[in-house]
Amino acid sequence: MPELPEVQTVVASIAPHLIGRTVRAVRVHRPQVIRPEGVCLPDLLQGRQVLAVRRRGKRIILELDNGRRLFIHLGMTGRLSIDHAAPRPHTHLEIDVSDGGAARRLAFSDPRRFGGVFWLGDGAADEGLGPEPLEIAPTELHARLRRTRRPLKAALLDQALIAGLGNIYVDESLHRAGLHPLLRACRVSAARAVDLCRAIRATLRAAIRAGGSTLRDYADAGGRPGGFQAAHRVYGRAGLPCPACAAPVRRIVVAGRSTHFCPTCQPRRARRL
DNA sequence: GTCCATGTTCTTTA
DNA sequence: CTAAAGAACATGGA
Repeated sequence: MPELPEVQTVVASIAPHLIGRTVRAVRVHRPQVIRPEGVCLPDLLQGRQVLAVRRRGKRIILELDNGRRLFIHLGMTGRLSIDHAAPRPHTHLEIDVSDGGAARRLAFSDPRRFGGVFWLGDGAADEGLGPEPLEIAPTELHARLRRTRRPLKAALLDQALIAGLGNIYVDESLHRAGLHPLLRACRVSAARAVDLCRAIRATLRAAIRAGGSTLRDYADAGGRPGGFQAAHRVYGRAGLPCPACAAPVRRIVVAGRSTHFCPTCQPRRARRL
């Protein structure tokens, strides 16, 4: 469910309900989702004011008034809800906030439990994460791709190389850039890195504007699904015509993940112009 | 019953 | 040694 555009949309949907408010109560229903093991979230959060809610890669970071922070990772099926009428199944954590007047409840649910809540204390929020896709310079992306012989698809999924892309947006970006997913990352030229950088930004911006993609699970904190799935060019469209050239979209497996591309628009060998 | 799923991490293999 | 492929995690939908 959650790649950069979905996480960004969730942040936008929870921030106005949390910023400036103070934590009044914390209920942990399944301690295993809190990491590291053994941290007592109620003790750490009780009475703290939320100063900021940010995104870094796919992490949702909450900054507290004592300089400490935590982040939530949604994994595959994680979801944050504000004041939902019907409590969702697999709700592992609830946080009540108020500013004396208005009160709100933030609930974290996650059936598959690949996500979690990570206490950082005063540690860095971006350990293990590469640059932001919306900010990285093409020269920096090129330099990072040159360091690995992996297929481009696998390299772009690596959060330490670039942080925030997932299976949907890598496929969509590669199609927009006209690059084959199996092309070795180290063989991408500087010129093509510029194309790729531009394609990634355009794809992510359009997806954020549409509120992300909803395939099955994703919704923002108000329960609103995304709309970008209607604009997918290749992801989930195996056998259907490529919107650019009408050739059937092909599905292969790369780095253990289903991978969609157009064999015509994304030739394995660079086309000469 | 089978296969698949928007992610990450640990283990095994080359 | 490093890099990359594969398995594992847990649940639910088609």
